[in-house]
Amino acid sequence: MAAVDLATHPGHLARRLQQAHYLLWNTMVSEEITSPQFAVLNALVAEPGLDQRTVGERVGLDRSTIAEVISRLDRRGLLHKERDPRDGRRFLLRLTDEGLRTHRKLTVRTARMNQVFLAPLSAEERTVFFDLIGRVADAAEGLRDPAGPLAAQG
Amino acid sequence: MAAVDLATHPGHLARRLQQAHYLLWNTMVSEEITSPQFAVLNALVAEPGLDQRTVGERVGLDRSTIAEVISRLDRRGLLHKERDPRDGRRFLLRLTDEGLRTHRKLTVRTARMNQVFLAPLSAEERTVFFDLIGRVADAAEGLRDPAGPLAAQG
DNA sequence: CTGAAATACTCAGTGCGCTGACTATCGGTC
DNA sequence: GACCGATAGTCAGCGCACTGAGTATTTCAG
Repeated sequence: MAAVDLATHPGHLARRLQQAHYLLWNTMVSEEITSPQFAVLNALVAEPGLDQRTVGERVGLDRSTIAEVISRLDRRGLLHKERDPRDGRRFLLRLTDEGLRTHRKLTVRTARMNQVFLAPLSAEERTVFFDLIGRVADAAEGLRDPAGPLAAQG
Repeated sequence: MAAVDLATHPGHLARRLQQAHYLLWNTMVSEEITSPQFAVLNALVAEPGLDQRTVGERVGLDRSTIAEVISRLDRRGLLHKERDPRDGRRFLLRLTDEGLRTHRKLTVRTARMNQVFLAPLSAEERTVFFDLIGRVADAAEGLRDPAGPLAAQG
């Protein structure tokens, strides 16, 4: 009976939340374009001509993952990559017309899905929900690398 | 400028939260055993002899995913599968001594990690955090299948 | 007792997400 | 102007997570 209650484990809650969202997205928004792919489209609507690394930074994905997501969007013809003439290492990314149309369409559906997803919460609770999750995520993202935390063993 | 603010998109927040947790887990808890794997160990500490499907239900994983997680734990010698003599379709799962030891060790580290992860929140805020996320996840998990939601297109 | 539905599990395919090792380019120093 | 470190991107490998299709076993209707 040394078992623990997972309902007080933020990691487990986060995973369940993300999973539930994934399923709802699939039924209410798109079976083709995923939520991370939409995040990338959105970043490029806000700032056309970003390079891969910076897009990854904006949406919170590492270099490998962002490369795969972008290559899928590229294959679907939603964006195109172009070598930066001023820095041969970079690719500059821009949405195609099709990419812009897709973003517009999904923006509408996403708003609708969020209403359903957040239905259990009152307006005030939603604000708190965003605030609390945002603070925890921000803090944890700022925790990267500092001197081997596995040090304090037990 | 039709771009959207992802900080008010629960799916995006959930993904960031989960990612940040994943990284912290890796540094503070274990590089070998993942958070979902720990959830499975925990479920089997609470209820030894469960079958795969039920474990999946307890921790919120589908049949395919739970099968992979369990086969990894099996390969590591943390649990063993045994055909249910009363129902040849099922495998009954039990932790090995090694599995029990691992669960005990990780329970301690996980508690420590959760303190760090939740550090930005006060005690009251943590309660609210668990409550809000739990309610949204519960509700969304209860939304499965009901008559094709993609129907209401826009 | 036999055939059909239900159930537990497996397998192939796709996508997200990370690390570590590698290549190519750039930028600065000597 | 040649090296050296930093940076952008690729690739292989592992793990989580889902769907859809397929196998084996059980259960229930007749």
